[in-house]
Amino acid sequence: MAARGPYAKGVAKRDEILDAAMEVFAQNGYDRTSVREIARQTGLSQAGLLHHFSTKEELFLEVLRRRDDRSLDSDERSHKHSVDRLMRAVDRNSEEPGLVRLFVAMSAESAQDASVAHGFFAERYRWLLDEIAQDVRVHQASGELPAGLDPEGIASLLVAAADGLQLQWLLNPGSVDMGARIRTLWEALRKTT
Amino acid sequence: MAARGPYAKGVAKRDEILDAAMEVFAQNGYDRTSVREIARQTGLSQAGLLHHFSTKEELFLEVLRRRDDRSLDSDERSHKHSVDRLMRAVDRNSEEPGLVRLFVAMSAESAQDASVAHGFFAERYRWLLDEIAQDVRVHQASGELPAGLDPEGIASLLVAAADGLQLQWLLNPGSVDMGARIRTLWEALRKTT
DNA sequence: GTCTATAGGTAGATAGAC
DNA sequence: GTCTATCTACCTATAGAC
Repeated sequence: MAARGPYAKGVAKRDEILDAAMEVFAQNGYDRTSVREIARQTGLSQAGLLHHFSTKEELFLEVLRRRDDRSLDSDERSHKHSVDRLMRAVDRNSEEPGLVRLFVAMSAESAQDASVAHGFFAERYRWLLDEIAQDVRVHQASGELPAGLDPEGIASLLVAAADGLQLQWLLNPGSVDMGARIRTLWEALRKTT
Repeated sequence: MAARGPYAKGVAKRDEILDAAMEVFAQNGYDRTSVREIARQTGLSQAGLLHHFSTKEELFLEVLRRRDDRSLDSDERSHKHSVDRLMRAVDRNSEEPGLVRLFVAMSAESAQDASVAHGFFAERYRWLLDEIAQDVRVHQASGELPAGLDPEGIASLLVAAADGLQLQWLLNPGSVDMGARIRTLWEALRKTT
Protein backbone atom coordinates (compact mmCIF):
# COMPACT_ATOMS: atom_id res chain seq x y z
CA MET A 1 0.00 0.00 0.00
CA ALA A 2 1.55 3.16 -1.20
CA ALA A 3 1.27 6.33 0.79
CA ARG A 4 -1.33 8.65 -0.66
CA GLY A 5 -2.57 12.18 -0.58
CA PRO A 6 -0.45 14.72 1.20
CA TYR A 7 1.96 12.04 2.37
CA ALA A 8 3.11 11.02 -1.07
CA LYS A 9 3.90 14.59 -1.94
CA GLY A 10 5.81 15.15 1.23
CA VAL A 11 7.85 12.02 0.84
CA ALA A 12 8.67 12.72 -2.79
CA LYS A 13 9.81 16.24 -1.98
CA ARG A 14 11.85 14.97 0.91
CA ASP A 15 13.62 12.63 -1.42
CA GLU A 16 14.20 15.31 -3.99
CA ILE A 17 15.71 17.51 -1.31
CA LEU A 18 18.00 14.74 -0.15
CA ASP A 19 19.22 14.14 -3.69
CA ALA A 20 19.99 17.78 -4.21
CA ALA A 21 21.57 18.11 -0.79
CA MET A 22 23.86 15.16 -1.39
CA GLU A 23 25.10 16.74 -4.56
CA VAL A 24 25.69 20.17 -3.11
CA PHE A 25 27.29 18.92 0.10
CA ALA A 26 29.53 16.68 -2.01
CA GLN A 27 30.61 19.57 -4.17
CA ASN A 28 31.25 22.12 -1.46
CA GLY A 29 31.43 20.46 1.92
CA TYR A 30 29.23 21.20 4.90
CA ASP A 31 30.23 24.73 5.76
CA ARG A 32 30.30 26.09 2.26
CA THR A 33 26.85 24.75 1.57
CA SER A 34 23.89 26.94 2.41
CA VAL A 35 20.40 25.69 2.95
CA ARG A 36 19.31 28.42 0.57
CA GLU A 37 21.36 26.90 -2.22
CA ILE A 38 19.82 23.47 -1.77
CA ALA A 39 16.41 25.07 -1.55
CA ARG A 40 16.96 26.88 -4.83
CA GLN A 41 17.83 23.65 -6.57
CA THR A 42 14.63 22.03 -5.43
CA GLY A 43 12.43 24.97 -6.26
CA LEU A 44 11.78 25.87 -2.67
CA SER A 45 12.52 28.82 -0.46
CA GLN A 46 14.90 28.34 2.41
CA ALA A 47 12.03 28.40 4.89
CA GLY A 48 10.12 25.95 2.71
CA LEU A 49 12.93 23.47 2.87
CA LEU A 50 13.24 23.80 6.61
CA HIS A 51 9.69 22.59 6.89
CA HIS A 52 10.98 19.13 5.89
CA PHE A 53 14.23 19.16 7.85
CA SER A 54 14.10 21.54 10.67
CA THR A 55 17.80 22.24 10.84
CA LYS A 56 20.72 22.11 8.48
CA GLU A 57 22.40 19.55 10.70
CA GLU A 58 19.42 17.24 10.56
CA LEU A 59 19.36 17.42 6.78
CA PHE A 60 23.06 16.70 6.62
CA LEU A 61 22.96 13.66 8.85
CA GLU A 62 20.05 12.30 6.83
CA VAL A 63 22.18 12.59 3.70
CA LEU A 64 24.99 10.63 5.31
CA ARG A 65 22.67 7.92 6.57
CA ARG A 66 21.03 7.51 3.19
CA ARG A 67 24.36 7.18 1.45
CA ASP A 68 25.21 4.27 3.67
CA ASP A 69 21.83 2.64 3.33
CA ARG A 70 22.10 2.72 -0.42
CA SER A 71 25.48 1.07 -0.44
CA LEU A 72 24.12 -1.72 1.68
CA ASP A 73 21.00 -2.14 -0.39
CA SER A 74 23.00 -2.65 -3.55
CA ASP A 75 24.54 -5.93 -4.59
CA GLU A 76 27.17 -5.71 -1.88
CA ARG A 77 25.19 -7.86 0.47
CA SER A 78 25.46 -10.75 -1.97
CA HIS A 79 29.20 -10.98 -1.45
CA LYS A 80 30.07 -13.04 1.52
CA HIS A 81 33.61 -11.74 1.89
CA SER A 82 33.52 -8.28 3.27
CA VAL A 83 36.93 -7.82 1.65
CA ASP A 84 35.23 -8.46 -1.69
CA ARG A 85 32.57 -5.99 -0.76
CA LEU A 86 35.20 -3.37 -0.02
CA MET A 87 36.76 -3.89 -3.42
CA ARG A 88 33.46 -3.64 -5.18
CA ALA A 89 32.69 -0.50 -3.26
CA VAL A 90 35.97 0.96 -4.45
CA ASP A 91 35.12 0.02 -8.04
CA ARG A 92 31.74 1.63 -7.81
CA ASN A 93 33.19 4.75 -6.27
CA SER A 94 35.43 5.16 -9.29
CA GLU A 95 32.33 6.13 -11.20
CA GLU A 96 30.94 8.53 -8.66
CA PRO A 97 33.24 11.44 -7.97
CA GLY A 98 30.40 13.25 -6.23
CA LEU A 99 29.92 10.57 -3.64
CA VAL A 100 33.62 10.19 -3.12
CA ARG A 101 33.99 13.90 -2.58
CA LEU A 102 31.16 13.82 -0.07
CA PHE A 103 32.76 10.97 1.76
CA VAL A 104 36.24 12.43 1.83
CA ALA A 105 35.07 15.86 2.86
CA MET A 106 32.75 14.59 5.54
CA SER A 107 35.01 11.98 7.05
CA ALA A 108 37.76 14.57 7.35
CA GLU A 109 35.31 17.02 8.87
CA SER A 110 34.32 14.40 11.34
CA ALA A 111 37.88 14.32 12.61
CA GLN A 112 37.15 17.69 14.17
CA ASP A 113 35.48 17.19 17.49
CA ALA A 114 32.98 19.94 16.96
CA SER A 115 31.71 18.30 13.81
CA VAL A 116 28.16 17.07 13.65
CA ALA A 117 29.49 14.01 11.81
CA HIS A 118 32.00 12.97 14.43
CA GLY A 119 29.85 10.34 16.08
CA PHE A 120 28.59 9.05 12.79
CA PHE A 121 32.01 8.37 11.33
CA ALA A 122 33.67 7.14 14.50
CA GLU A 123 31.01 4.47 14.79
CA ARG A 124 31.10 3.73 11.10
CA TYR A 125 34.81 3.00 11.15
CA ARG A 126 34.49 0.84 14.20
CA TRP A 127 32.02 -1.53 12.61
CA LEU A 128 33.62 -1.47 9.18
CA LEU A 129 37.03 -2.44 10.53
CA ASP A 130 35.48 -4.96 12.81
CA GLU A 131 33.53 -6.59 10.03
CA ILE A 132 36.59 -7.00 7.85
CA ALA A 133 38.77 -8.27 10.67
CA GLN A 134 36.07 -10.77 11.58
CA ASP A 135 35.90 -11.88 7.98
CA VAL A 136 39.63 -12.45 7.88
CA ARG A 137 39.36 -14.56 11.00
CA VAL A 138 36.65 -16.73 9.49
CA HIS A 139 38.78 -17.44 6.45
CA GLN A 140 41.77 -18.18 8.60
CA ALA A 141 39.73 -20.74 10.50
CA SER A 142 38.65 -22.41 7.27
CA GLY A 143 42.23 -22.46 6.04
CA GLU A 144 41.71 -20.08 3.12
CA LEU A 145 44.03 -17.52 4.64
CA PRO A 146 47.30 -18.07 6.51
CA ALA A 147 46.90 -18.19 10.25
CA GLY A 148 49.77 -15.76 10.76
CA LEU A 149 47.97 -12.72 9.40
CA ASP A 150 46.90 -9.99 11.80
CA PRO A 151 43.18 -9.47 11.16
CA GLU A 152 42.99 -5.99 12.66
CA GLY A 153 46.08 -4.85 10.84
CA ILE A 154 44.82 -6.10 7.51
CA ALA A 155 41.44 -4.47 7.97
CA SER A 156 42.98 -1.21 9.03
CA LEU A 157 45.37 -1.08 6.08
CA LEU A 158 42.77 -2.00 3.49
CA VAL A 159 40.38 0.67 4.66
CA ALA A 160 43.13 3.23 5.08
CA ALA A 161 44.41 2.63 1.57
CA ALA A 162 40.93 2.85 0.13
CA ASP A 163 40.43 6.20 1.82
CA GLY A 164 43.80 7.58 0.85
CA LEU A 165 43.44 6.51 -2.75
CA GLN A 166 40.20 8.41 -2.96
CA LEU A 167 41.99 11.58 -2.03
CA GLN A 168 44.69 11.04 -4.65
CA TRP A 169 42.06 10.22 -7.20
CA LEU A 170 40.11 13.39 -6.49
CA LEU A 171 43.16 15.61 -6.61
CA ASN A 172 44.57 14.13 -9.78
CA PRO A 173 41.65 12.58 -11.59
CA GLY A 174 42.51 9.76 -13.93
CA SER A 175 45.95 9.27 -12.46
CA VAL A 176 44.93 6.39 -10.22
CA ASP A 177 43.06 3.16 -10.83
CA MET A 178 41.76 2.68 -7.34
CA GLY A 179 40.39 -0.80 -7.95
CA ALA A 180 43.65 -2.13 -9.35
CA ARG A 181 45.67 -0.59 -6.57
CA ILE A 182 43.56 -1.99 -3.79
CA ARG A 183 43.71 -5.46 -5.36
CA THR A 184 47.47 -5.24 -5.51
CA LEU A 185 47.46 -4.41 -1.84
CA TRP A 186 45.20 -7.30 -0.98
CA GLU A 187 47.40 -9.72 -2.88
CA ALA A 188 50.47 -8.44 -1.09
CA LEU A 189 48.86 -8.59 2.34
CA ARG A 190 47.40 -12.06 2.05
CA LYS A 191 50.79 -13.46 1.17
CA THR A 192 52.40 -12.06 4.27
CA THR A 193 52.98 -14.30 7.20
CA MET B 1 72.91 39.83 11.10
CA ALA B 2 69.58 39.58 12.77
CA ALA B 3 66.79 41.97 11.94
CA ARG B 4 66.46 44.65 14.57
CA GLY B 5 64.17 47.35 15.83
CA PRO B 6 60.66 47.30 14.48
CA TYR B 7 61.50 44.41 12.17
CA ALA B 8 62.23 42.00 14.96
CA LYS B 9 58.93 42.80 16.58
CA GLY B 10 57.05 42.34 13.34
CA VAL B 11 58.68 39.03 12.60
CA ALA B 12 58.09 37.72 16.08
CA LYS B 13 54.44 38.68 15.97
CA ARG B 14 54.08 37.12 12.56
CA ASP B 15 55.42 33.91 13.93
CA GLU B 16 53.18 34.04 16.94
CA ILE B 17 50.21 34.53 14.65
CA LEU B 18 51.19 31.60 12.48
CA ASP B 19 51.50 29.36 15.52
CA ALA B 20 48.08 30.33 16.77
CA ALA B 21 46.58 30.07 13.32
CA MET B 22 47.93 26.58 12.80
CA GLU B 23 46.34 25.46 16.00
CA VAL B 24 42.97 27.00 15.34
CA PHE B 25 42.79 25.91 11.71
CA ALA B 26 43.78 22.42 12.80
CA GLN B 27 41.07 22.33 15.40
CA ASN B 28 38.23 23.73 13.34
CA GLY B 29 39.11 23.68 9.68
CA TYR B 30 39.27 26.65 7.36
CA ASP B 31 35.65 27.74 7.23
CA ARG B 32 34.89 27.41 10.89
CA THR B 33 37.91 29.48 11.79
CA SER B 34 37.53 33.22 11.99
CA VAL B 35 40.34 35.71 11.78
CA ARG B 36 38.90 37.27 14.92
CA GLU B 37 39.47 34.08 16.86
CA ILE B 38 43.10 33.87 15.84
CA ALA B 39 43.48 37.56 16.60
CA ARG B 40 42.03 37.07 20.06
CA GLN B 41 44.54 34.34 20.81
CA THR B 42 47.43 36.56 19.86
CA GLY B 43 46.17 39.60 21.71
CA LEU B 44 45.34 41.54 18.58
CA SER B 45 42.21 42.92 17.05
CA GLN B 46 41.03 41.43 13.79
CA ALA B 47 42.22 44.45 11.87
CA GLY B 48 45.52 44.36 13.68
CA LEU B 49 46.11 40.83 12.53
CA LEU B 50 45.23 41.69 8.97
CA HIS B 51 48.07 44.15 9.01
CA HIS B 52 50.44 41.17 8.93
CA PHE B 53 48.51 38.97 6.53
CA SER B 54 46.23 40.95 4.39
CA THR B 55 43.67 38.25 3.79
CA LYS B 56 42.53 35.11 5.54
CA GLU B 57 43.53 33.07 2.52
CA GLU B 58 47.06 34.38 2.58
CA LEU B 59 47.39 33.55 6.26
CA PHE B 60 46.08 30.08 5.66
CA LEU B 61 48.42 29.28 2.79
CA GLU B 62 51.32 30.54 4.86
CA VAL B 63 50.38 28.08 7.58
CA LEU B 64 50.36 25.22 5.11
CA ARG B 65 53.70 26.20 3.62
CA ARG B 66 55.33 26.51 6.99
CA ARG B 67 54.12 23.10 8.03
CA ASP B 68 55.85 21.60 5.03
CA ASP B 69 59.03 23.60 5.48
CA ARG B 70 59.34 22.42 9.05
CA SER B 71 59.02 18.79 8.06
CA LEU B 72 61.77 19.20 5.56
CA ASP B 73 64.03 21.11 7.90
CA SER B 74 63.93 18.36 10.45
CA ASP B 75 66.07 15.30 10.33
CA GLU B 76 64.15 13.84 7.44
CA ARG B 77 66.60 15.14 4.92
CA SER B 78 69.27 12.97 6.41
CA HIS B 79 67.50 9.83 5.29
CA LYS B 80 68.35 8.90 1.80
CA HIS B 81 65.38 6.61 1.22
CA SER B 82 62.27 8.68 0.82
CA VAL B 83 60.39 5.60 1.99
CA ASP B 84 62.29 5.87 5.25
CA ARG B 85 61.43 9.53 5.42
CA LEU B 86 57.76 8.73 4.98
CA MET B 87 57.89 6.28 7.86
CA ARG B 88 59.66 8.72 10.11
CA ALA B 89 57.12 11.34 9.21
CA VAL B 90 54.37 8.95 10.24
CA ASP B 91 56.12 8.31 13.54
CA ARG B 92 56.46 11.97 14.25
CA ASN B 93 52.85 12.60 13.36
CA SER B 94 51.80 10.12 16.02
CA GLU B 95 52.84 12.71 18.56
CA GLU B 96 51.16 15.67 16.95
CA PRO B 97 47.41 15.28 16.72
CA GLY B 98 47.07 18.96 15.94
CA LEU B 99 49.20 18.79 12.85
CA VAL B 100 47.55 15.61 11.71
CA ARG B 101 44.14 17.16 12.09
CA LEU B 102 45.28 20.16 10.11
CA PHE B 103 46.60 17.97 7.38
CA VAL B 104 43.57 15.72 7.16
CA ALA B 105 41.13 18.59 7.22
CA MET B 106 43.02 20.65 4.71
CA SER B 107 43.81 17.91 2.24
CA ALA B 108 40.17 16.89 2.22
CA GLU B 109 39.16 20.50 1.75
CA SER B 110 41.49 20.73 -1.14
CA ALA B 111 39.52 18.00 -2.90
CA GLN B 112 36.87 20.62 -3.43
CA ASP B 113 37.63 22.63 -6.50
CA ALA B 114 36.72 25.90 -4.92
CA SER B 115 39.22 25.39 -2.15
CA VAL B 116 42.13 27.77 -1.78
CA ALA B 117 44.29 24.76 -0.98
CA HIS B 118 43.48 22.80 -4.12
CA GLY B 119 46.57 23.82 -6.05
CA PHE B 120 48.79 23.43 -3.03
CA PHE B 121 47.80 19.85 -2.34
CA ALA B 122 47.53 18.68 -5.93
CA GLU B 123 51.11 19.74 -6.50
CA ARG B 124 52.23 18.37 -3.16
CA TYR B 125 50.93 14.91 -3.97
CA ARG B 126 52.47 14.96 -7.39
CA TRP B 127 55.98 15.52 -6.12
CA LEU B 128 55.60 13.34 -3.07
CA LEU B 129 54.47 10.34 -5.12
CA ASP B 130 57.08 11.06 -7.71
CA GLU B 131 59.87 11.22 -5.21
CA ILE B 132 58.96 7.89 -3.67
CA ALA B 133 58.50 6.17 -7.03
CA GLN B 134 61.85 7.51 -8.14
CA ASP B 135 63.41 6.20 -4.98
CA VAL B 136 61.99 2.75 -5.58
CA ARG B 137 63.43 2.79 -9.08
CA VAL B 138 66.89 3.66 -7.82
CA HIS B 139 66.84 0.76 -5.42
CA GLN B 140 65.61 -1.56 -8.10
CA ALA B 141 68.53 -0.55 -10.29
CA SER B 142 70.97 -1.26 -7.47
CA GLY B 143 69.37 -4.64 -6.85
CA GLU B 144 68.06 -3.85 -3.39
CA LEU B 145 64.47 -4.20 -4.51
CA PRO B 146 62.97 -6.74 -6.93
CA ALA B 147 62.71 -5.45 -10.48
CA GLY B 148 59.12 -6.61 -10.75
CA LEU B 149 57.67 -4.00 -8.38
CA ASP B 150 55.57 -1.18 -9.78
CA PRO B 151 57.15 2.02 -8.44
CA GLU B 152 54.09 4.21 -8.97
CA GLY B 153 51.79 1.64 -7.41
CA ILE B 154 53.99 1.26 -4.36
CA ALA B 155 54.30 5.00 -3.85
CA SER B 156 50.59 5.51 -4.24
CA LEU B 157 49.69 2.78 -1.76
CA LEU B 158 52.19 3.88 0.86
CA VAL B 159 51.00 7.45 0.81
CA ALA B 160 47.35 6.43 0.66
CA ALA B 161 47.72 4.16 3.66
CA ALA B 162 49.54 6.84 5.61
CA ASP B 163 46.72 9.27 4.93
CA GLY B 164 43.96 6.82 5.70
CA LEU B 165 45.58 5.68 8.92
CA GLN B 166 45.67 9.26 10.11
CA LEU B 167 41.94 9.47 9.78
CA GLN B 168 41.39 6.26 11.74
CA TRP B 169 43.81 7.45 14.35
CA LEU B 170 42.02 10.77 14.78
CA LEU B 171 38.60 9.18 15.00
CA ASN B 172 39.61 6.48 17.44
CA PRO B 173 42.68 7.74 19.21
CA GLY B 174 44.94 5.07 20.56
CA SER B 175 43.40 2.32 18.50
CA VAL B 176 46.03 2.43 15.77
CA ASP B 177 49.80 2.32 15.82
CA MET B 178 50.37 4.12 12.56
CA GLY B 179 54.09 3.50 12.43
CA ALA B 180 53.76 -0.24 12.93
CA ARG B 181 51.00 -0.51 10.39
CA ILE B 182 52.85 1.34 7.69
CA ARG B 183 55.94 -0.82 8.25
CA THR B 184 53.84 -3.96 7.88
CA LEU B 185 52.60 -2.58 4.61
CA TRP B 186 56.06 -1.82 3.36
CA GLU B 187 57.27 -5.30 4.23
CA ALA B 188 54.33 -6.81 2.39
CA LEU B 189 54.77 -4.66 -0.68
CA ARG B 190 58.50 -5.17 -1.10
CA LYS B 191 58.03 -8.92 -1.10
CA THR B 192 55.46 -8.87 -3.88
CA THR B 193 56.02 -10.31 -7.36
C1' DG C 1 51.59 48.33 14.33
C1' DT C 2 47.60 48.59 16.22
C1' DC C 3 43.18 50.41 17.14
C1' DT C 4 37.88 51.55 16.52
C1' DA C 5 34.27 51.81 13.51
C1' DT C 6 31.90 50.41 9.77
C1' DA C 7 30.69 48.84 5.13
C1' DG C 8 28.75 45.19 2.86
C1' DG C 9 27.78 40.41 2.88
C1' DT C 10 25.74 35.84 3.97
C1' DA C 11 24.28 32.65 7.15
C1' DG C 12 20.44 29.82 9.92
C1' DA C 13 16.26 30.12 12.04
C1' DT C 14 11.51 31.99 13.16
C1' DA C 15 6.75 34.29 12.64
C1' DG C 16 2.83 34.47 10.48
C1' DA C 17 0.06 34.77 6.04
C1' DC C 18 -2.02 31.83 2.52
C1' DG D 1 3.49 22.86 2.42
C1' DT D 2 5.13 26.72 1.05
C1' DC D 3 5.73 31.53 0.97
C1' DT D 4 7.65 36.42 2.25
C1' DA D 5 9.70 39.06 5.55
C1' DT D 6 12.56 39.62 9.10
C1' DC D 7 15.69 38.70 13.08
C1' DT D 8 19.99 37.88 15.01
C1' DA D 9 24.47 36.61 14.54
C1' DC D 10 28.48 36.31 12.34
C1' DC D 11 31.93 37.12 8.81
C1' DT D 12 35.96 39.58 5.88
C1' DA D 13 37.92 43.60 4.53
C1' DT D 14 38.69 48.58 4.55
C1' DA D 15 39.16 53.57 6.23
C1' DG D 16 41.19 56.48 8.99
C1' DA D 17 42.82 57.91 13.77
C1' DC D 18 46.66 57.34 17.00
